[in-house]
Amino acid sequence: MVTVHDVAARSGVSIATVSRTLREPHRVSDDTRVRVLAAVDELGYRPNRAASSLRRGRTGVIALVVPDIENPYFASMTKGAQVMCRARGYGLVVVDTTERAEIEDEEVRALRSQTDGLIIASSRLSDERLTEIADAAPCVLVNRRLTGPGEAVPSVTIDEETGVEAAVAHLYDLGHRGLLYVGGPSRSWSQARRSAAIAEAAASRAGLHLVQVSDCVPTSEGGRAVAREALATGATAVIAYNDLVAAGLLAQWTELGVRVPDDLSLVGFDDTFVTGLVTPPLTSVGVDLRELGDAAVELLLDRIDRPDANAEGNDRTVVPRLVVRASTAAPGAR
Amino acid sequence: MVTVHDVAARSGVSIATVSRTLREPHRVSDDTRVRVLAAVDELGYRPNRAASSLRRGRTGVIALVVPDIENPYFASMTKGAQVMCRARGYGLVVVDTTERAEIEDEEVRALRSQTDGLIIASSRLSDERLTEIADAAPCVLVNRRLTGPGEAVPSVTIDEETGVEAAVAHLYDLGHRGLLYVGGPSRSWSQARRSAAIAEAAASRAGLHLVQVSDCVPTSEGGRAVAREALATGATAVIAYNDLVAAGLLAQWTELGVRVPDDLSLVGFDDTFVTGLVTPPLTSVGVDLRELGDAAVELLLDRIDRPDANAEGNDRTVVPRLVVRASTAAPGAR
DNA sequence: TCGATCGATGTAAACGTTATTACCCTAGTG
DNA sequence: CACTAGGGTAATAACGTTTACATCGATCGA
Repeated sequence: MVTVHDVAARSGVSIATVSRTLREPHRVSDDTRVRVLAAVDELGYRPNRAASSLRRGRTGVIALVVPDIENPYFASMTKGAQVMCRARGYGLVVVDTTERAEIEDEEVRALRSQTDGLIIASSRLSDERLTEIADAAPCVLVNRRLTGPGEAVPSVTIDEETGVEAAVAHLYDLGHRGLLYVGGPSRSWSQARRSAAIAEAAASRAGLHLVQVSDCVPTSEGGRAVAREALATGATAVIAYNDLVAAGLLAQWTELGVRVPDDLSLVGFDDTFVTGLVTPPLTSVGVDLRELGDAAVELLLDRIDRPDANAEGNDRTVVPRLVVRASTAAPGAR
Repeated sequence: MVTVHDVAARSGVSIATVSRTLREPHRVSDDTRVRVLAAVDELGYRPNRAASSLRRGRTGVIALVVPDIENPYFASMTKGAQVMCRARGYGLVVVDTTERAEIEDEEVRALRSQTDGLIIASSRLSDERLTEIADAAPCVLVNRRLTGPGEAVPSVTIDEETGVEAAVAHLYDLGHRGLLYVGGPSRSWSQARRSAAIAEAAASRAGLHLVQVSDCVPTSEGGRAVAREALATGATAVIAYNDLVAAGLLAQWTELGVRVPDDLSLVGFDDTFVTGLVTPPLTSVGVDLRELGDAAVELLLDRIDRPDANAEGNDRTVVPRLVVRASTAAPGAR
C-alpha cells in the first residue's frame, strides 16, 4: 500500500505538504504542487479512506435506505441519488430492508454512526423512532413528513394533491362519472394521502361518484387479484395505487375480454418505466423519480456541508405530472 | 461519541478486554464478558468502523458494480447480494456505472483500495483491464469469464447453452420451423454467447430455419423499434435478447393487430418480473437472479475470509430454467 | 514444593491521515 | 539595518481500534 510517506519521500516534501496539496491545493506553492501531484500520479497514491475518516470524523459516505430495491420506484430513486452523490464526491451505500421495520431499525442504527447522513425512503418506522434517529444523525426523509410542531426533520415529499387533482380532472373532463380508486396498503403514508386527495378531488366535482377499495397488495399480482372486484363496481374509470397494480388490472382485464380504454379507462401512479411495457401504454401520474433521489441527496449534503446554515428550506416538495398515454379515453368511446 | 475507553471505564476493565470481548468472546472469562456486554448495551457503544478498518486493514465492505440499477435484471441481482451480505455481516456498496466503461474504470479504481473486494457485473471493460484489476484486489465477475489460460479470476456465469437449448427445443417441439432471434448489443458478452448457442441449437434440428437480427437496443423501446422488421422475416417464433425487448415487441405487435401466441410465439430471456406484467405473460428462460447475486457474494467472501484455501472452485455456473407461460403455442393454433 | 504452563487481563504501539503548532526564510517597512 | 509580517513548509499529536507482548495468578506435574 502506498501512503503519504511514500509520496512525500518521492517528491522531497513532508507528509503534511502532501496532504495539503490534495485537500487545499491553493495553500501550497505552484512548484511543490506539481511535484507532489506528479509523485501521486507515478505511485498511484490514493488516500486511505479509513484513516481519513478516522481523523476527520467524516466518512464521505451517505446511506440510502429503501424498502425494496427491486421495486422500479426505488430503483429509479436510487439511480438519481447515485448520480448526485458521484457529482458531489460522496459515496452511497444502498440498503434494502426487504420491507421489514425491524431490519430498517437495525440497519439505521448501525448506519447512523458510520456514515455522514441518512436518506430514509418510505419508512416503516414510527414518527417517534424517526425523530429520535434524526436527532442522532443528519437525516432526510422521502415520502414522509413528520407532523409534530417543533419537528424539523428535512423531507422530500410529493405533492399528491396536485397529481391526484390532475388525474381526476383528466378523467372527469373525458366524461367519466363513475370512478374507482384501487388503494394500496392502508398503513402506507402515501396511500393515506392519495386516498384523501382523491376523495377531496371527487367531492368538488358535480355528479362524480367515487368508490374506493383499499389494501390492495401493491404489485401486479395484487392488481390481478382485485380485477374482477373492480369491474363489479361498475365504474368507467379506475385509478390504481401504482403502475404495478395498474399493470395487473390491465393484464387480468385483457384476459377477461375487457378492453382498455374502450370499456374502461385506467390511470396509474408513479410513472415508472412499467407504463411503456404494457398494452396500451399506461396514463400515469408521477414525478421524475431520479429527481426525487437527486433532491434528497442535495438536501442532505447541504445540511452536512453547510451546517446550521438555514433551518428553513428543510422540505422540498416535488410536483408530479400527469402523463397521458393510451389507457384513458372518453367512456363508451368504441 | 462513545468509545472503548468509556466502556472500559464503566465495566472496570482495560480497553483491550473490551475489544476482545467483542471480537473473540471466548477469550475472556464469563463474568467479564457479561459485565462488558452490559456496559456496551447501556452506553450504546458501537465500534467505530473507520478506526477498525484502519487498524485491521479490512473494511468489512464489498462493492457491487452494475451497469444500470434501474434494469430489473441488476436490481434483482443486487437484492440477492444485499441479503447475502447482511447474513455474512458485510456491508455492500452498490455502484451504477450508467453503462459507461470510463465510469466503471474510474469507480473500480477508487473502490478496490477502499473495499475488501469487488463484484463486477456485466462489465464493459477489456479482458486486460479486468485481469489487472483482479490482480490488485479480490474480485468476482458476473456474466463474464476471462479466457486466457492461466487466468483465474473467479466468476459466476449462466449456462447459456442449456437455457437456449431448452427454449429452442420448446419451440421446435411445438412445431415451429421458422425461428427469429432478436439479439442485443453486439459488444455484449452475453449476446455473443446466446447468439452462438442459438445457432448451434438450431443447426442440430432438422428443418429448422433460423434468422438472426442483432444490435437491438436492449429495452422495450428497442423491441418496439424492430417489431415490424421481425414480422417481415416470416418467422413463426421469436426469441428476444431479454424480457424488455420481448415486452417491446409484444406491445408493438399488439398495436399492429398481431396476436401472441396465436400468430406468433415469443420467448424472452432472464425471467424478470416483467414477464408477469405483460399480456400474455411471457415465456422466458432465465436463472433466479437473486441467486446470481448470492453466489457472487459467497464466492467473493469465501476468497476473502479463507485466503488461498482453494484456487479451484473459482467459477460457478448457474443453470437457467425455461418457464413456459402464455406467449408460446403451436404455430397456426388459432 | 518449585518451576512450567496456561488463562485472563493490562500496556502500549501501531494503522494512515489531517490539523495544529512551530519554524524558517524572504520581503517589506520605518 | 533591524524588525516585523507572512507565506510556505515541517514536526507532531491526535482520531479509535486492534493486537503483539508483558504481566500476574493459579493450576498442575514431577
